[in-house]
Amino acid sequence: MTELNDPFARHLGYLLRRASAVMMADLGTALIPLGLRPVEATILSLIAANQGCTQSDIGRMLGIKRANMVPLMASLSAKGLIEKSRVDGRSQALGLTDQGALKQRDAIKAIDVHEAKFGAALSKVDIITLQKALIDIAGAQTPTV
Amino acid sequence: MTELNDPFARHLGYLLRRASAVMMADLGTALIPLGLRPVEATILSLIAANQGCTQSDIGRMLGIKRANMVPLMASLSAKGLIEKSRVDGRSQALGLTDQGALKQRDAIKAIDVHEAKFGAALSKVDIITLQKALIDIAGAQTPTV
DNA sequence: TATTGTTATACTCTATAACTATA
DNA sequence: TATAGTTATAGAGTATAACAATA
Repeated sequence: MTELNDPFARHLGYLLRRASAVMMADLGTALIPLGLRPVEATILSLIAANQGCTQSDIGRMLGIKRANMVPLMASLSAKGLIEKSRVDGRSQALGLTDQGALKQRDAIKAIDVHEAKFGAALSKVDIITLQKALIDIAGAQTPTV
Repeated sequence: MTELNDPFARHLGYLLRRASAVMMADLGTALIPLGLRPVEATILSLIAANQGCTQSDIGRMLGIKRANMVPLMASLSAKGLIEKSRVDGRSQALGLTDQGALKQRDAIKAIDVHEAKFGAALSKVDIITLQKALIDIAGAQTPTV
C-alpha cells in the first residue's frame, strides 16, 4: 500500500500541526547560519523589545518553565549575546550585548524572509483571516513554545 | 516587568505554533479518558481507513521514522487494539481488533467534539480559508507529527 | 508567603546507525 | 540493491520537586 486514505485531511488540529511543523523546520534551517535555534532567536528579539525584562518574564510569555529557561539563557550568555544586571537580590535585568544586538538584527532579517516566503502564496485578506483565526484558537491560554 | 511587548504577535509561524499547541493540549486532555495519546488515536483511525496497511505506510504519512513506530505499535498491541498478520516475510498487514474498532469509534467521537469546539468561533468561510491556507503552507512536504 | 534563579531528574519525542530477513 | 521491522542510543523539549536568597 502506497497511497493512504487520510481521514484527517480537513481537521483543523491536524492541519495546524503539519503547517506549524513545516514552518518551524524552515525557520530552523534559516537560522543555522546564525548559529541560533528558533527559540534563541525569539528570546533575543523579546529582550530587544523589552530591555530590562527578566528571564521569568520571557518564560511566562513563551510558556517555558523557569527551570528550562536556565540552560537557554546560559547558552545565549556563553555565546556573548546577552548580559545580566541585578535588579534586586532575586531578579536580573536582561539586555543584549553589542554582538547580541547585531545577531538579533540578522535574526529578524532571516525571520522576515522566512515569513514572507510562506505569506507569498496567500492574499492579504487571507493572511488577516488566518491571523485572526489563529489568535482566536489560541485564545487566552498560555501556550507551550 | 509584567506585560511584555510581543514583536511576533502577527507572525504566522509564531501564531501557528501557539494555536497548534493549544489544540494539541486540548486533544490530549480529551483523550485521557480513553487511555490514548493523540498519536495513538490518529494511528487507530488511519488503520480503520486503510485496513491492511503497514506501520511503515503510517510512519511515512505521519512523518514518524520507522524506528519510532516500533514502540507506538507495541503500545497499541499491548492494549489489545491492533493485530498484525504477515503479508510477506517483511511486511505485516495491520488491522483493528474488535476492541480496537470500538476504541477508534470512541476516539473519533472525542476528536469531533474537540474539533467542533475550536471551529465554533469561526465562520464556515473562515474555516475553508483556514484549511486552504494551512494546506498551502504545509505544501508537498512530509511533516513531522 | 510568594517569587527568582537554580539544580537534579525523568519522561516524551525525535534522529541516526546498524542489524536481520526478506524482496 | 532496496525495503520492513527492529534494537540501541543520543539529543532535544518539557515536566516536577526541591532549595537558597530575597521580597
